[in-house]
Amino acid sequence: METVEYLSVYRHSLAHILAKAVIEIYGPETQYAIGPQIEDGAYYDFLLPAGKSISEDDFPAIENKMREIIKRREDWRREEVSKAKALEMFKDQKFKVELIVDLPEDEIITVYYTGEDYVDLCRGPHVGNSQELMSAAFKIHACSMAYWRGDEKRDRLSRVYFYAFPNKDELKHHIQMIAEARERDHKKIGAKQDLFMFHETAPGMPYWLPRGWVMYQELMKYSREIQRRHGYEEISAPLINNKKLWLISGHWAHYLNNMFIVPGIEGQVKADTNISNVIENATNTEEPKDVTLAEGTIVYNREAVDTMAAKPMNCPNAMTAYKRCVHSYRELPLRYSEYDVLHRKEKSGQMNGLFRVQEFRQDDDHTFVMESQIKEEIADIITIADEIYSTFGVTYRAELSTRPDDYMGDIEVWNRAEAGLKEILDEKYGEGGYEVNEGDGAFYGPKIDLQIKDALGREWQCGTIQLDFQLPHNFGLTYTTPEGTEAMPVVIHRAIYGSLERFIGIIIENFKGDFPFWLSPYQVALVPIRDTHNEYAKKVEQALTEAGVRVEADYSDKNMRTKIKEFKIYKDPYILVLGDHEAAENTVSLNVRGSNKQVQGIPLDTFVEMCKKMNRERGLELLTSLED
RNA sequence: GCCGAUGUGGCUCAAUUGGCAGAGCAGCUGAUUUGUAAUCAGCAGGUUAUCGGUUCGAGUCCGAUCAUCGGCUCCA
Repeated sequence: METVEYLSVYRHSLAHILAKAVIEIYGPETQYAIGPQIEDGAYYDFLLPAGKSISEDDFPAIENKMREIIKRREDWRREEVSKAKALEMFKDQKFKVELIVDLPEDEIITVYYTGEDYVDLCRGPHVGNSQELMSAAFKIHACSMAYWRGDEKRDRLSRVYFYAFPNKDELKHHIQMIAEARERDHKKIGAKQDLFMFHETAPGMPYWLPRGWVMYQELMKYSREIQRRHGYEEISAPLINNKKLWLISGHWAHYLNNMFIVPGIEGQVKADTNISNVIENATNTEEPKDVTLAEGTIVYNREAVDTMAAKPMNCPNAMTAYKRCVHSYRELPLRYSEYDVLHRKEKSGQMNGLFRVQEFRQDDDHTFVMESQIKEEIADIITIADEIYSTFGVTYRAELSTRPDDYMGDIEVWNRAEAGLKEILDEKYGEGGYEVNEGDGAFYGPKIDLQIKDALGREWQCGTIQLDFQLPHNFGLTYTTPEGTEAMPVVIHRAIYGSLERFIGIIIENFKGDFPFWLSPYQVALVPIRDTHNEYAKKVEQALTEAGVRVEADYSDKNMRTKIKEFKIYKDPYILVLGDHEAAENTVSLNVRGSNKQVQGIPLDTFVEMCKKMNRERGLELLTSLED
């Protein structure tokens, strides 16, 4: 505990040193904002003087300046000041002024001097003298842009990140860990194991290659099995719909910038035409310009009645399917699951391998329930989530987002729904075992998000459970109550994997490409030692294939060492070496992934049973005998 | 979209201050018939992401575009 606090004190102090260094290098006009510590160090946000920027090449100079400042062995002086005094002290620092203004009138404000020429608004605590930082190991490792207070309409700041540890060894160790995590990058493993690829003609839209597509389908198969047990029915709906649908759902008004539009053809230009005040992209920042349309140019109009749009979400079509006929309360909950392809246009710079794509599938579902059924239904969904996540050995964090200011619908319904959700979450994770983001819900209903970490510790939203009071209203959905009156169902949107793409990215990193047997693209690889063993290998291949095992074999005249090496790259769980002994005794010898020892002489029948067992149970471990 | 960075055969990487684009692996052909992570030889493969500029000369310098990566914001 003590070391943690110590670490926190000097990471925080180093952030001040960083700010002082940046100001000395970039000039006193530099505006310094905030510099909190983070998991492996700290960062500080700056608004640099006009025309100046920080790039990687500048890191050494800043680090050197920091060391130089530390060597001055300056005293750190804490001072308590009034709000008025603080405002006067920081009158040239607009971010500090804003922070001070937001503080309560009677708050005791503390400032810290580092030497007499640098002072920062800060609660502390800090070191007493810079000398205490001499043994600290730190390294500036990144610089990026950040918005002041996370608001994209406000100032764009330069954020400088550094790692900081008590000594060189720990810093070195940390840098090594980061390097190792980068080796787990799903983009690297995906290329190495031939799972998926991208092409510049379709940014953010994965090509699934044979090996990766097997995994994709296994995930869907697993999801379908579970959902069938829980009373889900699967539908499939159009990928593009006329804009009429998106007008009803509200997407045309609220989501258009994220949609791929398939416009109707308005007509052709009859002669060269000049048009002024044209905005080509739907960004608010772009200046209108003059354009010349050549004769024959085909003109599209996104407002035309025949304009279509690729679906970014499945919900509107699920509503449409529900609406086709009248429904009785006896049918509810009615669960329509769907795995259709979705398209969402992202701002450039947003894409990231499989984690953030423009084309993907969700293990999506829309469940129509009576209000009284919400709690039980959500509990069932969380049960499914637990079952699925535990199969992959991943842990997750739950987050509840509640009613925002611009909510729609009946506040009583909101309150009851939120109370119900909290009750379930308390039961499931214990009080405080989940995070609550007050006011962060969608305008149409509260939601629960399930977050999973990647190799670098970044969290990604995978599972999501959202209540929706709005879409049923927009689409005029009803069911007939026991009393014979009409009532409106509540819709629960939910996904457990989230997107199949993102989830596969996550598990590639979590498994480092060593997938459990049931999920492996090829589960068994066959290496006949000489061509005289090909015949026996084919018999083994047939036995395994008939048992539903995915087998690949190398019948070429390469030597066995080469064959083994090539299968090792693909991380096949078992490589079977087949030679005279095996053929004579009707056995197989296993080269088990992740283990150097060979398992010799397993009867072929036994091995087939082992494979069937692993496929049936979807276990995480590779068996080396039937007794395991 | 914004800040910073990257882009050389399928892959991993070379190419002095601007001076003839190279290698290993993979591929193909042939030889080798091998008991647990690289058998030997030969052949082929690039308009250096794209477009434009500076220059006698550009992979290298400048500009734009595209794609990708680390962040911010947003999200599955």
